[in-house]
Amino acid sequence: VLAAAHELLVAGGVEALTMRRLASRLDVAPNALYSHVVSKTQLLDDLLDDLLSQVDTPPAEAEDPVAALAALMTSTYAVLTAHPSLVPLYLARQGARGANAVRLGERMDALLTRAGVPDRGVPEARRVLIVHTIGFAAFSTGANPADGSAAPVAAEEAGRNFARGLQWVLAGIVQDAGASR
Amino acid sequence: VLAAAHELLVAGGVEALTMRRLASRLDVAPNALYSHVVSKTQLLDDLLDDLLSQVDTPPAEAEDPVAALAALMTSTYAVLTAHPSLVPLYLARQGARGANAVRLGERMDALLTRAGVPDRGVPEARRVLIVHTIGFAAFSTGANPADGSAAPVAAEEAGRNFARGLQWVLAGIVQDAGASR
DNA sequence: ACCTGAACACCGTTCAAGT
DNA sequence: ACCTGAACACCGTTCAAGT
Repeated sequence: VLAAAHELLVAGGVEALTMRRLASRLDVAPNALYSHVVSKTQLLDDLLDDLLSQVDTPPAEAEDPVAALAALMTSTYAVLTAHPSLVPLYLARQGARGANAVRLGERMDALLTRAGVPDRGVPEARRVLIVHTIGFAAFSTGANPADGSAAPVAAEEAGRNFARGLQWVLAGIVQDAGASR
Repeated sequence: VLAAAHELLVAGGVEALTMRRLASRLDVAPNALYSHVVSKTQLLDDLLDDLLSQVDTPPAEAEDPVAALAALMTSTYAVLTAHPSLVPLYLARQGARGANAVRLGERMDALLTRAGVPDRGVPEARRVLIVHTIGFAAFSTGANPADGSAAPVAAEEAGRNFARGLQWVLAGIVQDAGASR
């Protein structure tokens, strides 16, 4: 069921995923879906958390926690941009809060702590990193650049922008961590 | 017409703004709206660009261009968070591209240039700033925190987070500008 | 447990016609 | 220029009933 929903999504984008179309693709009456899914919202939440399972999560004990954080965010960015049709859904929910999302958040916290960020500053740093990553994924998958330029931004250029901004953010985080030590 | 749409929006959020409800609020048949508006999408675009006119735009010749950039982004953040119902729409379009959006982008570019950012780096820096600002506005207006924590983030804490992350980003931008000089 | 038929309360939008 | 009546092609969801 989730698989069929995902197929519909990649084929036609967010607006193509309706319960009725999903049902017809499964050769079934529209209401039959409600034997497998509690609501469309729930279906979308499941879809989103499923995607997050593809993120490559570095171990919490990585030698270089900052590099591991960069890898984690970059992998998240890659997974999101590889599934452009899901990114708008992500934004609409302001990030998922399924099991995988929680797991990723905890891993980030562990790495931030090992990078020297004091406990008080961990949620803050985590949020800035998440906002940067999801925001940039939205930016690079969107048809319309948000900056008023005429041409859409090329995927690889967006990726480079993401990486550069990520370095800035990480540098700020570790610098603050050093200052408070 | 725009005013009535905005009222509906603040009263009931995004999902309350339907053409039919808007029409009934104006005591008019649903299709009568199409004498004033080309489509619902266009109506939303107009609404979004209208909001951007409220942003406090510092002069391009400000003595301290970095401080002016910080002020511009902070004002944008304030305007967005003051109208939470519009932020999801913003995300769905990945930023508006109306006249006001273009104007703000140009002002940002001028300030970035005066801050010493080389021409090649201007669009990149602009995008990182925009992503950070809109992303954080989404984060703090959203009912669900994206980080898996149980309680929603308090508005003032989100504002502090935004400001801290903004400092990190700006620091990275000026440092790179200095390195390339 | 899983499906169907029928229905409810909605959507955005178009078309022809009226003033 | 602005409005209406009527319609089209959709939505998500529920309810009762069947197997």
